[in-house]
Amino acid sequence: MTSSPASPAARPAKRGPYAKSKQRRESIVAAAHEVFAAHGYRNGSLQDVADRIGMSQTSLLHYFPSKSDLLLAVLGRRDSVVAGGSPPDPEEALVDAVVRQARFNETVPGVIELYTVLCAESLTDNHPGLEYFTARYERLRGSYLRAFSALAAEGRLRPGVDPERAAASLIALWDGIQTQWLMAPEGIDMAGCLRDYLELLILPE
Amino acid sequence: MTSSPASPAARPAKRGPYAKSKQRRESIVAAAHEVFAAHGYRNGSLQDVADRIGMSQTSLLHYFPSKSDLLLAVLGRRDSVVAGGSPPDPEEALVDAVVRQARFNETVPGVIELYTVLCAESLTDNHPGLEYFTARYERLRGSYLRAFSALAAEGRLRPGVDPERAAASLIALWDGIQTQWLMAPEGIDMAGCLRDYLELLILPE
DNA sequence: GTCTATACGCTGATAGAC
DNA sequence: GTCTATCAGCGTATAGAC
Repeated sequence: MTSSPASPAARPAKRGPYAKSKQRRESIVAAAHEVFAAHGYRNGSLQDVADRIGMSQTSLLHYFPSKSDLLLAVLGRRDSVVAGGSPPDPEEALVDAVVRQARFNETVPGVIELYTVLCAESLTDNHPGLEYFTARYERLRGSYLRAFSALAAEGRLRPGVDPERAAASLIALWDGIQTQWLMAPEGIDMAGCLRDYLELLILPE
Repeated sequence: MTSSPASPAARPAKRGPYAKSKQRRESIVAAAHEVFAAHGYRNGSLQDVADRIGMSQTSLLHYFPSKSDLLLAVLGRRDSVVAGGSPPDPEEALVDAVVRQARFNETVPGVIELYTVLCAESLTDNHPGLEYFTARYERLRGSYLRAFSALAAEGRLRPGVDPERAAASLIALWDGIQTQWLMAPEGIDMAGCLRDYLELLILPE
């Protein structure tokens, strides 16, 4: 790993060039996001990424030593995925939070496409994205498990509902409805389906 | 195209060679199924398919003029996907039929992987499988819409449930839970999640 | 029908000049 | 940091001998 950037003495030039390099990296990641979403990881080419930002393919490899490194960088920037940039409100009702996020996602179809395409592709071969997606699912299931457990403690979960299976099912429904929405955006009501499901699970206060 | 095999006079050898050719085609499709499930369509190679049945890649193209033709042949054989070979029973309860199919699917993970991987991949580029999957979703949604509508007519659908969204949601949940199951077969109860969902929707008789 | 040979393009990655 | 040049490999598909 690199040394701490907060080392007290001897900074060469105010880290002036680093800022430019950082912008460069971000534009590469943004272009790679588009390419991987449109063509997948394996079929997306570094040349295509480089062309989009007017850079040679070899220069691109100066910033990311290999194609898989670039993929992990694309998957790692989860900032733009969170709805509206507004901070997560722990008091917001689960239904409202999910519906709000689903509505926001409709405005960034490229993000939905990226995750839908790469998640399934990561099941093939020894795909460099598999670890990311398995970890992501585990984390998400844990997160919703806690939310459902809290509701159950308040007696607000419909009797007979298993919080563990409900957590996996909510994520599954969300993923699956995104796939159908990508194929027929007009005919599928993503937020409606998610709201319906959660209102079946959760009893009114 | 070839001339009609039912031409009255002068059949050379009782259509002997055709049977062998049919077997050959089936073994190719079976091998392609494995390859596309394991590597995806774009990353799966004809050479890999040919190697699995001890055939040259060019001979393979004698049976299927192009790679996309082979893909459509793989997607087209839907026989082995239906549970147990038992005929569909129109009187069987929806819950039972879904659970039974889900349980059967666990025994053929290669089929699940094929459809999960190729469905998402078909969202990229101008993938030759897109038409197949969009048509499949439309057909499935129509099928479950009819089932839910019939239940609603009997007053057995929970009040407030929309049959249209429920149909899309059931398929979405099924797809999504298969993805999670492929990543963590031990931790995910596919049939249980589907049963839970349908028992929330459908009132006991 | 099956093969060898091959055309032709694109891939990710490396070496080294500037 | 950015480039040109290049490598070594694999992809589908075609041509033509047998």
